[in-house]
Amino acid sequence: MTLDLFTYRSPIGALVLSARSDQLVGLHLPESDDPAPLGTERKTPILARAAKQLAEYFAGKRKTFELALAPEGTAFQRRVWDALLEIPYGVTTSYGVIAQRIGRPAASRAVGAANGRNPIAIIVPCHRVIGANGSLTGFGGGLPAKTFLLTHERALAPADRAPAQLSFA
Amino acid sequence: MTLDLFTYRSPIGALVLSARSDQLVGLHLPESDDPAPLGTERKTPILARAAKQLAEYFAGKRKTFELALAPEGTAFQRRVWDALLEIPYGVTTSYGVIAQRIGRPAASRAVGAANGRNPIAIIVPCHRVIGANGSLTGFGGGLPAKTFLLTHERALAPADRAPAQLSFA
DNA sequence: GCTCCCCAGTCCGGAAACGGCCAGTCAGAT
DNA sequence: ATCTGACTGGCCGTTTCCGGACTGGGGAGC
Repeated sequence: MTLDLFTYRSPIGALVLSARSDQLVGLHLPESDDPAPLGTERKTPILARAAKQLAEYFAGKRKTFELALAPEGTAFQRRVWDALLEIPYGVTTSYGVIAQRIGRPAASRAVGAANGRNPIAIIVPCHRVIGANGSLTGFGGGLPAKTFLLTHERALAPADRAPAQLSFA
Repeated sequence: MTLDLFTYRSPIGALVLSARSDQLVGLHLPESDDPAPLGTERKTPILARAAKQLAEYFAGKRKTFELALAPEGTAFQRRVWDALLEIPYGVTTSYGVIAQRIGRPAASRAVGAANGRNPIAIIVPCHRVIGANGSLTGFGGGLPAKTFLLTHERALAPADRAPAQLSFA
């Protein structure tokens, strides 16, 4: 199956969206360590919708994405990424909390690793996970991008969630 | 849980039997590379039975063992050891055949490795596995011991199994 | 032809190393 | 007292590397 690509220019740089047929499989950040995906540049419907929703997100008009996602990874990684999708806009949590969430209370470190392999950045909000002590501790697309996303979300999040950390039990 | 030990003097040297509660977990050959197990010398019922059956085996009066075995190893290793238990007395087979037997046709080399880690020699008959071309190719307790066991078994095996190699489909 | 030996290829499982962690400790500095 | 910051040891899924109780084929010798 071929890989369709479309590049969207965002405030944090050129985001390379990738899709297989009608499902989104990747969002590549410019500062990422791993190389940009290879495929044929083609603005398929799913890619067009993703780009549109990203534009709305960066404009502050969208807080949740509605897209068919198909990240590829191990069973454990997919469980982690699924858990990430449930972190609300503007909220942060810790690796340990995610670990508990997926039923592996001691796997916080493995959660960090899976987080780092998140193939669909931003849309699968790995940036909302920070250290238990509040430190940012890492981001595939560079810490500045992580900071940008968090401050951007925090500025627009409901006021009652002002404190950065939440366990969202 | 403590480890009980009992040493049985056989024609191929002192065999150190080890057991946990009422299950046999090891049979250590004198020539083995890894060190003899540590524990308390104590002739528990399971160890007594094992020694008795070994005596019968070396006397040529016993062709199958009836003992509760609990070899400790990975899932793969246990599958290999289980397969070894099904090789009949006096018969030899190859690593590749065992590999097929456990559903991993290309894992013949890995079978060799697992074979080498067999913790309960003789009783789990790893000595009945030889190279696909008939060569002995190795034995934790030394090749002479392997030869002894095979010739001993062959001498007493039913005549219709005279040819050394059998695929025992 | 047929054996026997040697060799390189290949393929696995196992062990060790590696993080986007976290809690506990212990110095120092405030 | 309180707060950092550095350090430690344990955790856990993944990745990487490694080494071998293999095998099949080729070549030399018979």
